[in-house]
Parts: sequence; structure tokens; C-alpha cells
Amino acid sequence: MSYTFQEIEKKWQAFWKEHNTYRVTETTDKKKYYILDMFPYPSGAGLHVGHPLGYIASDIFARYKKHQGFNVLHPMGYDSFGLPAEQYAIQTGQHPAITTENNIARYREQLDKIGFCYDWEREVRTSSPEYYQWTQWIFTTIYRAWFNLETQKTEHIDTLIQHFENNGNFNVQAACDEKWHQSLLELKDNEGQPLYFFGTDWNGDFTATDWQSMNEEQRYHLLMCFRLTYLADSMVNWCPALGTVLANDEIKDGVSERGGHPVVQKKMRQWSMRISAFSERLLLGLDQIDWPENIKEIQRNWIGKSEGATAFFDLSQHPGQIEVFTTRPDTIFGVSYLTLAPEHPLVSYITTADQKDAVEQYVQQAALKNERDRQVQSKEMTGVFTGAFAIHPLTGKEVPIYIGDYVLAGYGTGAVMAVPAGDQRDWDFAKHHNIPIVLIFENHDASESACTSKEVPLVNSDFLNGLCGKAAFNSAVESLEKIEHGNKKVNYRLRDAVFSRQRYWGEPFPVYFKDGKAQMIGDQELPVTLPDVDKYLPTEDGEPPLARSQWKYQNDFVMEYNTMPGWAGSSWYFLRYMDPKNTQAIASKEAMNYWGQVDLYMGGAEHATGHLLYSRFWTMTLHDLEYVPFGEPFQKMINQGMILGRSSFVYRIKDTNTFVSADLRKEYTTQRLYADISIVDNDQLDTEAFKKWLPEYHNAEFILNEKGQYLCGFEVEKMSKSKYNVQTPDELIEKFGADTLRCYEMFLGPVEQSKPWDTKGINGVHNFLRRLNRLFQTDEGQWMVTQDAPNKKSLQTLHRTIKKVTDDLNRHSWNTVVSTLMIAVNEWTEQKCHQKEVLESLVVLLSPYAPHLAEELWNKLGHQDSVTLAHWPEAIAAYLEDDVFSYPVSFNGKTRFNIDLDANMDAASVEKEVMAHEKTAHYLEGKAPKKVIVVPKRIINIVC
RNA sequence: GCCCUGGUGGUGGAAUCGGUAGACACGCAGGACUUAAAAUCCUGUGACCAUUGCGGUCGUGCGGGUUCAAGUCCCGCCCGGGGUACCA
Repeated sequence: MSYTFQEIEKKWQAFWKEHNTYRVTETTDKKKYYILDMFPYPSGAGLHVGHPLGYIASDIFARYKKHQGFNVLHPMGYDSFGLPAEQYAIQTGQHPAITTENNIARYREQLDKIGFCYDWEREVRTSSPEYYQWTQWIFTTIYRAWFNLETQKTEHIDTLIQHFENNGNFNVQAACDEKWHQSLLELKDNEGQPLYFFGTDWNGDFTATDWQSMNEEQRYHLLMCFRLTYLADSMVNWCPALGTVLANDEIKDGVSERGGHPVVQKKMRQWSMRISAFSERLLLGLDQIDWPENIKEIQRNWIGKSEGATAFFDLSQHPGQIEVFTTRPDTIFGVSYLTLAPEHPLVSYITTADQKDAVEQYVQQAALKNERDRQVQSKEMTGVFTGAFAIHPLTGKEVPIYIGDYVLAGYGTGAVMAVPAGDQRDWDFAKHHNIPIVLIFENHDASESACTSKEVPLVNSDFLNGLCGKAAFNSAVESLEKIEHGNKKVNYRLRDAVFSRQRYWGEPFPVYFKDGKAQMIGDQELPVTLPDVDKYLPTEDGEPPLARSQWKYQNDFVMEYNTMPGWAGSSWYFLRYMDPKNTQAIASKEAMNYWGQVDLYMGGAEHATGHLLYSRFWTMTLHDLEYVPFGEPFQKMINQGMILGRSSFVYRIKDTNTFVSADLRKEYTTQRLYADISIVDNDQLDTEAFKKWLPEYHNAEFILNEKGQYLCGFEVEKMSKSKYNVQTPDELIEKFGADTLRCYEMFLGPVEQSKPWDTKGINGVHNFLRRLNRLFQTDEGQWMVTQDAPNKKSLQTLHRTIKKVTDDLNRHSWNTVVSTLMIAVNEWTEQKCHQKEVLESLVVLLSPYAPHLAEELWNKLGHQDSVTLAHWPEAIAAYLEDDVFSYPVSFNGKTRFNIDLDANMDAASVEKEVMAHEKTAHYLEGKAPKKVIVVPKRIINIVC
């Protein structure tokens, strides 16, 4: 039979469904393998050919591992909370749950057509209450936890309370905001009096007695400073257009990642996750996992560890100090001024009367600029003198204090000690403001630029003179410590993650408020399900949409009206697949112990600073609390590249409805317009179809080139509806079949690489499957497979192919497997090989890539069971080597001819044979060989 | 700027440990079959020179180096892609 892929694929997809072929259980003594794709957000647009790239690769690998005897967990689900469904709801009033349901149905239909081996009984949806019940449970679990910096481990909040009971906060290092105690002092009780009995100069220490004398409210606020998820007033990224806050990783280039709307800084009371506590753990963990180096590097940069010191500069005219963070304490003798961020709390306190106007004006200006503006501004170092001075801790000299917006309030202490000789920004600022530069580096006059090398010996630096590098660093810190004006300090760039969103379509918080204090709703009462609302917009007074529901806990208490961010549900979904229907826990201990870490995670690199960091954080916390048996979720990860679209363009002559072929467009003034790629073939436009495509082109006229063709221009760019360059898998499956699509997507190149989508080569891959089919049966339907013993050549082809395919899959080289199978099929076709012994193994090798065709052929070979149960063939060594090896003979590195010799001949005999060869004398040109190199089964090189 | 990647024919790519560069496929050219087209099959296809045949020279972004041998290792550049930034 000719290759009737449409029939075959339908038939086997039905078979798999009926027989539950891909069901997975834990009740087996097989070794496990967990391979996971990043689950999709089910968007209304459906899948384009780029989406399944990673899914196909992981599906192939999952099938391969099954053939090898592993028990493979290869699940799929949906990250189904999200903005688009909500925005659609705002426009149309349709409940996001319905939109989501429809989109999922469409996704499922598309996924099924590609022939994946998912166990759909394990499907998860982040928006289903059975799932988000556990997202809520994790939230409360993290709320009931603190982080012990000494042990670097999460602990239950009770152990912290125990500490406080016994010793106050002495001898305990709990992760918290550095200014935690200051924020407590701002709190007032019902009568407007300070809530706490500590004075304004309280340094944060409290005793067991202090703790014991605190009331419930005081303890609540104090503990909130240490919980791993906490409610606090914090500066957040507010996106007015979206009406919600955004996490740092949801902002790209200063605008929202979704929609590209402006983002401003705003102070709001929000839930946050104390991910900053895990900075060091997240950093160290990277060494334990097998991820692409660039992703690790992105995470390292995002965590942004810098080792340095803090130093305290006493104020000259006032009591108090300015704390600065520096990575170069060794340059401290080069300090010629300090710079504060305009938002620094001391600014108004220290500014002198005659500088007041200038400073206030500058602060106001800076406040108007958002972070993006500050970046875009020229590199000019703006700033203003405050009129105040500080005392250099080591020299005792006065240094002026400036403010400048090149200092960021959110990093370090919001204040820097400026060393113009050693820091380029400080140098620029000093030049701009005519501040004298203290020279502290040997042979460096600072007239051109700062000297940023750490290895230049210091001068003018008192006891540091002559030192450099680590020695100078340590010596400077030591002397600061001695006078209690500084200490070693490690700083991280990683900020806590804001966890509240002012949206409807997300997980509701299991939280209500009693006397203004947040209370967790008990585990037994979960899930807290989303209430219905009349509109999906914020209320008139700016509360989140959930406030419209008038939602109350026990009819009495105000609920939390924010919802959780998109990353909440995706931070633990890999755990739920292990035991998706469990009603008692996120997943059973047994299931988690059995499946363990994800062995291979496929997905896009764009989640490096979001999902991939948050999932690690949650897994670590849950591991510390002994809910999860491992601390890193994803052992190995491969990032598939993006498949780009190839857009086609037509050129309309200005102010007409006449279109000119791309090769002639230079002669006219034209406007470039997109043309749908479905009416363009090989850059040639189907002009009739174009007229029918959009009403406005109905009367279009064309200027064709000499060949009578209308040629389109093209560009490679992201696939999107508005560019009319979206290629859906459905069309290709219709035309060539899912097996061809699967093979072709792999054949395109290494999965990690980004590449433009191009259907040009798909015929070649389709022909390969047809040729393969023809080894089994003629196009007329005559079955060709015989029981005869195959000849040696066919067996050699087979075993070499087994070896190469196996090796290639093991090193995740999906693309070369297709080539290898093509070569094998070409060879067998030439050999006229139709022996069952050979072809049966071929079917198994083929089955990960083209499962439908493989099932069909396997069945026709007489098997009742699915081919997925077949064992992976093993290569027999005897067939891998030829008896004869064709040695390339080179002279001075240039290959001249080949000589066939016994493959097992030793080097000395090979040399003898070569020297005796007639051509050797010719290439020696009478010279004597200086050296003859023989590498057995590789090469012969004669040096002369 | 810094960090991470990558750069191979007309195109996608292969070359896994330093050992015949360009596998496999597309495209293109020529041919067979056909009224014709599609499909299928055959031949050729890195560039240049030579061509009756044998062959020769160059060639993996550029310039050096190590080596009997370099796409692969080392040094210095150039260009593309991604990340990140007044981060003190």
C-alpha cells in the first residue's frame, strides 16, 4: 500500500485512546524516568509549529526511554490562569473559565493530532480548584515558615517563636528586611500611640521578657517581619494600563512584558515571598544541576552576589551616620565625597538651609523620572550638593555629601562612598562637579579616567600603601571593624517577589482579615474558590475585581481581594503530575519518592529569572519542611530554540491599488504590506487568492516581472497573527501527516537552536517515510517482507544504525537520528532488503519519531501488542566493523589517495604496505620519508 | 560596557576524543518515464584552474600560534544572537 498516513494516524490514535496505551503507574519495579515539558498557557490562538518543537523532542525521548525498559512519566497540563482570558472577559463579559475551557479543548485537539504519548489521566490545570487548593496550601505553609540564616534552612515559625520565648532574638539569625525594626516603630495602636514600647533609637534587639510582654497584635507584626511570605508596604512596579503590580521579571526594558505598557514605582501593601533569603542557596544549587550554562549565568547575574563591606561615616553637623556599601573597601582613602540616592531618608535631615531649594528641586525631578527614564538619560552625572559633610572614619577629614540619581535607593544602602580615582562613575561625577580627586594608585594620575584594576598597589593610603587586591581589602575591613565603623558584607541583587496581583483570574488567597490582621484559612477549608463578580474590572475606588463580590469569610470578615501571580501555579506543577488526584497532600510521599526529580526538563530560556527561579525556591522550602524529598526540581534542562516565522510582503504603489513584484519595486514608491503565507508559494504570490483574501484587495492589480510572476519580499521574524506568518501544525498534518511533521521538526537542526520555519524541506522527510514504507510493501499493496535470513551487508547497515541512533539519542542529538535513518533506508533500498529480521528492528528504531507508521508496520509484521512495548534493539559489535578499512593516505597533511587494508593490521604492517604502494613513490617525489604516522583505523600521514 | 552563545556550500545542517570538511536533506542543472503535469527513478552539484583523461590550488568570520595533522586546542581581533547594567 502506498503511504496512507491519514488513515494510519487516525486508526492508531484511536487505538491508543481505547487501550489506554500511555497510562503510567508507580506499581512497577522498573526504573523511573521523568521527562517534562513546560506546560503551555492555553491561548486563544492555538498552537503554531513552533510550540510543539520541544514537545516532539521530549516525546521522542520518552518513547525511547520506554523502549529501553524505563517507567516513564511524561505528562502534560495547562497553566490556565492568566491575563488574556481575563482581558477577553473584560471585553465580552464571558467568564474566563469558559474561555479557558474552550482554549484547552482546542489545544488538546491539536496536541492529539501530533501523536504524543502523554498520560492524560495525569493532566493538571492550575485554574481548577482541585489543583489550586494545593497552591493555597503551599502559600499558607510558606507563611508559617521562617528562614534560619545560620543553618541556611527553612523552619516552622513555631521554632522561631520558641526562640523568642526563651531568648528574645539573641542568638538567632532569621532572614528579614534590614530595616525591619524601623518599620515596626512607625506602627500606631488604636489610640494613635506607637504600637511598640521601644524608643526611636531601638536597634532591633529584644529580650525574652520583651517578647513575653507583647500583646497579640505586637507579636503579629513582629513575626510578619520574619515569615517567608509576608504582608508589607513595599515599593512595587505598578502598571496603570494593566491595573496591577508586576514582578521584576515581568518587566522588560522598563515596560510590561505583556502589552508593553509603562510601569511606575508605587508604594502598596502587598504579599511578598522572601526569596531573597535563598540567594546563597539558589546560587550554590546551580553547581549541582545540569542546565545550559547561559541559563545558570542569567540566574547568577539575577541573584547578583557581590562581596564587599559596609562602612559608616559619621555626620559632621548632626548626630547619626551614613552607611555605605562598597566592593572596594581597599580604596577608602580615595573617598572624596559621598553620594546619596535622592530618595535616601537622611536627605531632608542633613540638607543645609542654603542648599535646601536646590536639593528639593532635584529630588522632585528625580521622583518624576521612572527607572526607564533614568537609564535613557545621557550618561551625564547629575546631582546636587546637600551642604552637609561627613567624617571619614579613617582619616577624620570632612567629606562633602551629594545626592545624585546614579545612586539607586533600592540597592545596597542607597548611599555610596565615592572614589573617583577607582570608579568610573564617581570619576565622571567628580569631573562634572569639579570635586578634587584623591590619587591612590601607583602611577595613575586620574586625568583621563578611573583606574578600576584591583591589582595596582595603593599610595596615599596610610597603612594600605603598597598593598593591593585581597590583602588591601582585608586590612581595610579589619581597621574599620576595630573602630566599629564597618564590617565585611555580602550583598545580593535579588529582591523579594511581590505575590499580590489586582486581578480576577488567579488563585484567591486563603486569607481573611480580623481587626486588620491577616488570618490564614484552615487547611481543611481549602480550596477557597473564586467568587463570581458582575464585572472583571477594579471597583470604582480602586480595589481589585474580587472586591465586587462583597466576599466575606464566615459572613463577617473581609477577604483578601488580591489574587496570586501567574507564577504561583507553575512553581510546583511538576510535583502534582506524580499524584494528580491526591486529596490529602500535594502528592503522596511514595509517589514523590518514586518519581523524584525531573530527569529532563524541556522548555524555553525566557523563564530563567521567573518560573525557573521560583520553582527552585518553592522546592527548597518544601524540602526543608520535609514535604518534598529533593531540593532541586529539575536535574537536567534543555532549552529548545524559538521557531521564527517567515513573513511575506507585497508592495503597493503609493495611493493606488496596484501591486508591484518585489524585483521591480525599486522603480516605484511603494508601501510594504503583509501577505498571508498560505497564498504564497516559494515567494510567488497567488494573485487570484490574494484578491479574495481581504475585501480591500478585491480590485487589486498587479505588475508582474518578466517571467510573469508576482514575487514577494520576505523577512524572518516572530510568528504572530498580525504578521500573517503563522504556520499551524494542523495544515501540515493534513498534507503530510503527523509522523512527517514530527520527523521534520527534528530534522530542521539542533533543538536548542533558533531557526526560521521553512517548509521547503518537508517533502524530503515525507519521501523518506514513503521510501521506508516501500521496504515493507509496494505502492500497489503487495507485502514484501520475507522470513529469509538477511545478508551480511543488510545486517551491517542495521547494527550500525542501531548504534548510531542510540548514541545520538543519548546525547540528545535529535536531528542526526533522522539523517541516520534516512541513510539506512537508502542502503536497504539499494540492497533490496525485505527481511523481517532487519525490518522489525527498524520499526522499533522508527517508533519514537513516527509512532503511527511504526504501529501500522509492527501490526502488519504480526504483532498484536503496541510497538511501544517492544524492546529497543541492541547493536552487535561483530557487525559494526568492516574487515577492510580504507585508509586515507596523506603527505604532509594533504590527502592524496586511499588504500584498502585489513582493518586489524598492526601499525608496522600498515606502514610497510603503504611504503610498498606504487602511488607512494610518486608523491614522495624521490624524497625519503622523515616520518610515517599510522593511526590504526583512522589515517596514515607521511611526512617528507 | 560586562556575561553567555554562535559564525561551515545557494539553503537547513553533519563532522561525538585533534585524524578523509561538507554526511543527510532542500534547491538547482541535466536525463529517463509521460500527450502533459504530478509522482518516481538516474546523474551532477564548495570555489577556482585544467579537462581527452590523469589531476592541481584554495577553502570552516579575520590575523597569528601549537601539532605529523586544526572546523575542533591556544592568543588577539571582527560580526550576529541572547542576558544584564549608572549594582557602588
